[in-house]
Amino acid sequence: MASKFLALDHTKQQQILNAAMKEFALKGYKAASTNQIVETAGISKGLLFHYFSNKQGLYFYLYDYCVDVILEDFFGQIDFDQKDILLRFREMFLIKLRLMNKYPVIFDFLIAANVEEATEIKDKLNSLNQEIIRDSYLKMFTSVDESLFRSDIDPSKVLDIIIWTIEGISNKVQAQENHIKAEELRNGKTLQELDGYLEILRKTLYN
Amino acid sequence: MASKFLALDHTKQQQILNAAMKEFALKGYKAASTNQIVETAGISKGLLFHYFSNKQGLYFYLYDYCVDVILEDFFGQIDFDQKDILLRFREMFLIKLRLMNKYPVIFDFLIAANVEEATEIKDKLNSLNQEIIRDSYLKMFTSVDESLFRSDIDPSKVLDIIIWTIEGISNKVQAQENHIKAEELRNGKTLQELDGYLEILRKTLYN
DNA sequence: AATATAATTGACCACATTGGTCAAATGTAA
DNA sequence: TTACATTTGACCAATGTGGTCAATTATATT
Repeated sequence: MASKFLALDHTKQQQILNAAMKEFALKGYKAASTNQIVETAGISKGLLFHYFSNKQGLYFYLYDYCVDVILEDFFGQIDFDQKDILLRFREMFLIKLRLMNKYPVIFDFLIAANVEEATEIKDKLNSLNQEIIRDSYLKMFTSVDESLFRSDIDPSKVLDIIIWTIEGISNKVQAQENHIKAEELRNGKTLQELDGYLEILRKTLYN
Repeated sequence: MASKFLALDHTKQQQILNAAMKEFALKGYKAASTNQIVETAGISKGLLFHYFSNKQGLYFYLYDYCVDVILEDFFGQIDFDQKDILLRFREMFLIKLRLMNKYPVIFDFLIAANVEEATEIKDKLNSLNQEIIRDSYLKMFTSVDESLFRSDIDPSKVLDIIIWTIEGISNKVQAQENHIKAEELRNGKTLQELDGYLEILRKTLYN
């Protein structure tokens, strides 16, 4: 379907993908305008529909593309030999921040896709999404050493509390500054803050 | 501005408000159709614009209305003499579930408003929202007894972890079942699950 | 009953925008 | 010169928009 598109040279592909991602992220599926996309991308209307069958085809192509890029980069960096989930999470937290820096547009698009309401695509999108979430969570938790946890509490609940705390920190950090610069991250407050919480979790939930 | 509207009898007011809330929640501000609203509400187009200056006026009237209803009901039920934040949170969690049951449409509308992207209203909406969030959080935490916490960890971080865990439980519960029936709540698994997590938090974060 | 006032209607408008098409122009390679 | 692929953008029918306003209906006042 998009074989013609793949034959295009890389930068032009990126122009088109970026323009489309931005537009969809900004306005949502329904209100996103293909006219605006071609204008931003610097191509003609006809060309867009030469590459993609229609608006929906374009959207799902984008979705697959974004998921692929992010997941591959993300899981490619994770060290699954790290059995201590707090340390692994620390790593994943940093990787995520770096990825948000590397692919801001993709993240904007995926976030918007997650709250997409357009009837024409909602169902397909949701089922795709649930599958991805489920698979990803499973991957992230493979071979975690639960024997490190306190023995007097339910390990699955411990995991949940850790997850939610990390998510909370993520949101807090994102709210503070829209896009953390790579440098700030390297030697920054963010890391100290994260470690403050992790220390508490370790002190209270580990044995 | 909406003084004429307030003179209307209560049920008709509710018809209109409900119709509008549903439409905005479903389609977002931009794509929401005033035609659809009047049709659902069972009134004529002219009448809607007799009561509200324009689409935007209607939207912000709705927003204020929803916030008022929820916050008043919510904070009206909270016992601020309860200084133990875990117990107070337990109470608030249950109140929230009950409110979601009582005002499903309002919740849908407010959730949608929270991710609203329409350029015409986004800024005003965000600033309104931030203010409300800030004030509400402040209220929820008034006169909490932090001396109950373990003395070897930062109390503000303890609070954060508790908040995020409760939020996590909320989301988990909502994902499980779209709308928990009041009965299920009264004697249900939900409560047991909540208490399971609270017990852990108490065991690990309190002294 | 007659009048005045308020509530309510819905046909109508100008307009913006949409996703998608297609004949033609342009570029490329043999 | 031919053949093929890439790219254009004017064009379209369709849909739907927020909002208006003269007219109708209901209600209250005299």
